Amino acid sequence: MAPAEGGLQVARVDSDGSPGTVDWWSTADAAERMAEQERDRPRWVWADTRALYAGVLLHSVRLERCSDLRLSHAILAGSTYASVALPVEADGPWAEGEAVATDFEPTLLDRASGGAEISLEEVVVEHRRQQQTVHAAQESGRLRLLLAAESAGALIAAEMRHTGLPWSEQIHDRQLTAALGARPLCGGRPARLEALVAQIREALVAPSLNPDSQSELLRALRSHGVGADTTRQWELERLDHPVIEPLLEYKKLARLLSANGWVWMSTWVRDGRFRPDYVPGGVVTGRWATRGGGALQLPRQIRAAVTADPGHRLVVADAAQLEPRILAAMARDEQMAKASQGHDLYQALVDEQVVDTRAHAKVAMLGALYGATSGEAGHLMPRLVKVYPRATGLVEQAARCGERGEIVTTWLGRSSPPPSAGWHQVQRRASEIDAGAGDQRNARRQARDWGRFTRNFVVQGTAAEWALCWMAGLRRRLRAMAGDAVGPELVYFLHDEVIVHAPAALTDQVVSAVHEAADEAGRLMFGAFPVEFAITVACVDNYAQAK
DNA sequence: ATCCATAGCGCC
DNA sequence: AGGGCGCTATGGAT
Repeated sequence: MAPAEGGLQVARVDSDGSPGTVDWWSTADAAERMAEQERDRPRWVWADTRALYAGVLLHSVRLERCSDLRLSHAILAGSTYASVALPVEADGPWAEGEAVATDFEPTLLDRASGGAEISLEEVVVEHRRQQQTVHAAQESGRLRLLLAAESAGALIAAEMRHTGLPWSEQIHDRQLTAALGARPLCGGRPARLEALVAQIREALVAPSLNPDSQSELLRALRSHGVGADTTRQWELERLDHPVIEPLLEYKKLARLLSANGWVWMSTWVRDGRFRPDYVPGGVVTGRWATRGGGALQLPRQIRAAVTADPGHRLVVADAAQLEPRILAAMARDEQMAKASQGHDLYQALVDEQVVDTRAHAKVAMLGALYGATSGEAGHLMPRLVKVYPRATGLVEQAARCGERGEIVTTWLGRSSPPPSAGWHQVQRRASEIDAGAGDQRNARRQARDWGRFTRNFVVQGTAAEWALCWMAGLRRRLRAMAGDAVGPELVYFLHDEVIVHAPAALTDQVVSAVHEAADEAGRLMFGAFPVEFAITVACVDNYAQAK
């Protein structure tokens, strides 16, 4: 049956696994039917949660579970766990970056194109194909968990956008005014910025200098003998000249104005809610991205604007030192797992006399995860290797794989992209008989760069999987808490941190749920291995009060 | 007018 | 000479 204009193509799989198919002719109709059928706890199967769920949410219908075929396809097409891989498609409905047609008005920023119409038949066929791929895969249990978590994440992303992050325009405006001066009426710079520009121009004797232009600024700095090679903050900080102080202040404030000033506020905040466009799986490692609004880069400066509604609190929870804990679990490193059995893994390294200070512990651990070879981190590495051979061995091995151009895979089965054709070409060139020293240097550098990427990929990617499991478990608990009333709601997610907006009376329950969900995520992914995932929780009225 | 690369800085 | 991003402004190219 051909899809009608605007039809919502969605299949239904019942909890006993038996497939049923349905066909509805409008989102309004579909939302109503789906709401009725939720009591059977089906898993809804559709092409693209991002494109389709928003329309359902507009009818105040929330769904418990789904299978997002686009996100699942992307994982399965790349996964080394799937021995019979799905084809990687350059175009067609399941290709990377393809948008699915929506039948509702996007609230902000229009989609560039209408996107592809996908028929119900295509949805059913693709779902069956994915099921078979998972069934035939090694580690099918892990893959199944990953696809479920990824799809739950897609539901959460759409729900968070629908709900929005509580945002006080008044507080935001007050902060901007305090930092920058009053909002200028028709563009132009606020008073405080204008004053700084005057100071900078005077100090450099450049009456018409525009400090927003790097090249202009650099020329002025040079011709005035300030001795700067770049206009980077950390370079300027080292110089001694009267212009430095106002210049650094200007750059800081100009950044605030352009990235999160009044224009940003009027673009992204409506009716006291900030609604960013989350993109689950938007990063190669599986982390989320955002499109517009910069929701994952909310500067600390303005976090006070995130405020709970009257009678509500924000439960801000973050996973403490998530990546080292993930590494310990992946590597089955008993010794490092021991360090995880407390709230502060870095301090545990000091207590175990692995390193002498907490700062060193942090530098060393991040160095291991990112592949530092020199400086303080490089210096501390032998210590870490000696005490934690399994954990450090795992990231080393991932790095070596990358250097050889091989693919690495996260714990649950998301695989790294292969290096580009250009990368391979550079490596081939270096092994040719007439290769010069430059060719070899270049090849080694690129190999090491890719090794650092794959080294970090396995840990960052697995941490992203843990975070999805954590959120999915938290979401389930929050739904149970709500009953029929408006309950606590997930309103923000940032890699290893969530914010729940909760009625004040329920905050204790939410805090418990956050901890329970973290334990559950650890068990789901790593079974009984004794690694702990410590959570830091703050119940606050505004985001700035946390941490 | 529109696209693209780069610098710079925000977050984890 | 540490991984992953998004966003803005700039400036050159088309």
